[in-house]
Amino acid sequence: MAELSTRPTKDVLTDVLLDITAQHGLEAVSVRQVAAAAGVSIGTVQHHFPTKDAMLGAAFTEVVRRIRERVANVVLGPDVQRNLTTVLRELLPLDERRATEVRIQVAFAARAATAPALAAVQADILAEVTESIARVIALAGHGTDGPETSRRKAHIALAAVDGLALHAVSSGSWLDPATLTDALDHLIGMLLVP
Amino acid sequence: MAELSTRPTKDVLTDVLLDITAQHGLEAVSVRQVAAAAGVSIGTVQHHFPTKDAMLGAAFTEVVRRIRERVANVVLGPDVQRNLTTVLRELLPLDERRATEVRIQVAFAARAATAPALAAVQADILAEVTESIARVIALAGHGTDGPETSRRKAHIALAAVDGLALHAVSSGSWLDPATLTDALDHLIGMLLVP
DNA sequence: TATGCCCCCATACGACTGTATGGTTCCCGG
DNA sequence: CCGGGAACCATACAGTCGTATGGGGGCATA
Repeated sequence: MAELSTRPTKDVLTDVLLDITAQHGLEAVSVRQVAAAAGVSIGTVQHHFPTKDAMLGAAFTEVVRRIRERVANVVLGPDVQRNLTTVLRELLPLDERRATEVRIQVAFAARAATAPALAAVQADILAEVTESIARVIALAGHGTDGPETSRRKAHIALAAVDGLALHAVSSGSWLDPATLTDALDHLIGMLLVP
Repeated sequence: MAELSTRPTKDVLTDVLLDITAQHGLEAVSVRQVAAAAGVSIGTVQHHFPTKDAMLGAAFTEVVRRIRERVANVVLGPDVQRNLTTVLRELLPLDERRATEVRIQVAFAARAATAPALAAVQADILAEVTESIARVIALAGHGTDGPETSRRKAHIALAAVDGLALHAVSSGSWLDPATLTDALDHLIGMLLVP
């Protein structure tokens, strides 16, 4: 008989936590809310995560995993310039799926500003993504950029994309997808001149 | 006798609220905390702000006022390119004072992502600051940019600066002031071609 | 069959939350 | 002089918070 594969409760819990975060913010996350939304008891949540901070830490780790996955899963084609567009577009809230991810990232980034434990994780993922983008830029540029120039450009590129994403989700729909892609195109144009 | 000019309690309360936000995040703000830090009773806070949401709204208005003031107070000199640097440097966490402001802004921006009332205010201030930067860019550019090009560049510039600021405060001290100013210099260099 | 671990549940405790209520003091216009 | 509002305080209420405690099935291994 076809086995109905039930996902591990622990994974369900972090998914539910991230859902609540995307919809109502990290301040709306409580043990009871997570338990209720996951359809389990409070005790079950406590069994998998001994404390709330541990639960948030695990959720942030999952967020980092998703970012890593999204950046890594971009298939690099022969058109090196288009690769840069593809990678950076993945980080913008161009549809509801990506908007949800951005809302989650923003929530954790804001909390990291006053929570050293989360800040360390944030620093790691930022460094890693910056390095990935730097590699794409090094290929997309005409090979004239040194590695330090590529990294500088990657810093700017990631900051600009994250800034656009932050502006978009924090201002309602002031920045529509069309404006975002337009801005991204011009950003890339600026990045690819030596 | 020299009058010890006591500031209005209402202003003290929003200042205290912003202090708490900068140090421990918006999630640490409670009516009791604000009252205690301001040295007044709970009832006094309620007298000036009938509800907590009203208090947060007033605080966000004060944040917006500060941003507006900081951008407007930049003295524009004859060196048009340097003006752009001056304005954008004011938005980066280059010292503790500006880092505090950035932490506050980030906290409210994140909350605005799931609070429509705050999102509207955020959209307003973003539009206004973008317009200000666009004017500076229009002057700093060699006059060859049309107004729509200036606004596009302003979008990118503000996003990049806010993104850098977000990365800096959310990752501990991964981005030091030297790296930030270096990135800003190169960003401006990129902005001022064509 | 018995032991022990894993997963899940129900409940309780103390602390903290936002808000409501009523009182006191002070000053200012009638 | 006196009514009234503004500013401030103390306390209380109902609800939610995170966490601790103890128990109950299921399943593998001894």
